[in-house]
Amino acid sequence: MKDKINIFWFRRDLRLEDNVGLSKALAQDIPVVPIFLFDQEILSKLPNTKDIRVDYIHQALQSLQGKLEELGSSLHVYHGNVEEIFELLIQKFDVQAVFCNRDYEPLAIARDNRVQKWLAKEDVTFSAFKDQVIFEKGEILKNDGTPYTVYTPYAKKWRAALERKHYTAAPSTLDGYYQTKKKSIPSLKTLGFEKTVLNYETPSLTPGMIDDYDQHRDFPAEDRTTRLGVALRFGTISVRECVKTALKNNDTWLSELIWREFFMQILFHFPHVVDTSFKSSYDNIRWRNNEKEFEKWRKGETGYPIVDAGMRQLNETGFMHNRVRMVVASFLCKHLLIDWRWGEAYFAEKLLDYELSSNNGNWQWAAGCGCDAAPYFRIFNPDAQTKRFDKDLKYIKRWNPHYADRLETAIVDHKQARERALNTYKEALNDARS
DNA sequence: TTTTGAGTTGTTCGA
DNA sequence: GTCGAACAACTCAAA
Repeated sequence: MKDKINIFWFRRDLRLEDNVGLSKALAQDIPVVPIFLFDQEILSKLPNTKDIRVDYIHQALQSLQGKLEELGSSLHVYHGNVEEIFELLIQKFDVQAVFCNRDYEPLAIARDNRVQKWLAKEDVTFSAFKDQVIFEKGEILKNDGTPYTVYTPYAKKWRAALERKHYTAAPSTLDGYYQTKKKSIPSLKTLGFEKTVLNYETPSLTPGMIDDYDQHRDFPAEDRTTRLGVALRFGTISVRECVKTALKNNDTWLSELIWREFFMQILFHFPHVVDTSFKSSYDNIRWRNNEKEFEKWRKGETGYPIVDAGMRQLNETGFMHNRVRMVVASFLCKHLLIDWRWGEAYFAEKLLDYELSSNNGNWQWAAGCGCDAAPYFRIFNPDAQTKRFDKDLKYIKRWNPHYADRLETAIVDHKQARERALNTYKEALNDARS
């Protein structure tokens, strides 16, 4: 006789507290088996066997496992093909329903549609809930019912909607879990990966952390951005908790959380942005795409100290300060005239906090081809940015101590590169018009 | 339908 | 050193 159970499928919501889908599952009268699946289809696409994100997830799962063990339950972690794993679960248990939280990326939507259909054949219901955002796809729309493509009016509507909405954290229930002894989690090695430099501490909101966010966030040496991107990416923190704190303590940080949802809904409504410009006229830009220069950019050998420091921080740690991300992105697209997709792909490979919607939206912003993007003539001057935001060269010296040796061999001259970018963009837009 | 105002993060130039 | 305008024109959102 198989045990009658419901499944909660963890994906990018790796926490027991304030988790909408999980709390819905636990509110049923059927014991909940929490699962996590390492989808081989996704893992096999990762370029390196040392991957900080896989390591992060792996460590977050161990933390979850500890908490579930205290509740007399266990996380069930599987590795392989998604449908085959569900088949296995159905053989083992009398599965009634699968609960999870909605994911809005194109590939995740396709996967969930596939799984839902497959489960339906087995008479298993599939219920997905809104958890990772305050407002999703169709909730913030223009008065004519179409999606926003400009941030400011979107943010205005978002804020107005928040005032009307009385939301609370999802209840954290301690019982309702399927009782069993602890199951083991496949090792990184089994998954085909190696341990990385990542030292897992789940980033959290600490008292006072965002009080002066707007005063400090632009100075990379201070390192006073929240670094919560990774926690929001994998759901080790709840966005509702973040918004609550932002409302109370810092409006600028709230607007950053709104940017996150803005780009998520852009990706949902305009999935073509994944590989083409939001504004199609910018697809006419004749990128130079010089491989050697791209390599120098990646390695942090452009001769522009702030750019090189940023790339070195990224390469060594999987993180780059936000202000510097803008500088290196502008430099790649405008100074080197290298396709923004190349830069986007490199960030996607390296960033621990990589989020498709934000990465894509912000790269298109830097290249000038995105929705509500920087005008193309806005070309960051790396030296001016240094004077404004790293006056004492503290950040530069931290990540690029030998910067002075390379000043003579800068990859391009700023003034010339600026002129070249202006002309190239102008041509592309003229071509688009005629 | 038409009109109006506005649009993340900047830089350069000349007064 | 400081300040405002130019950079370019277009599209979006809302009245």
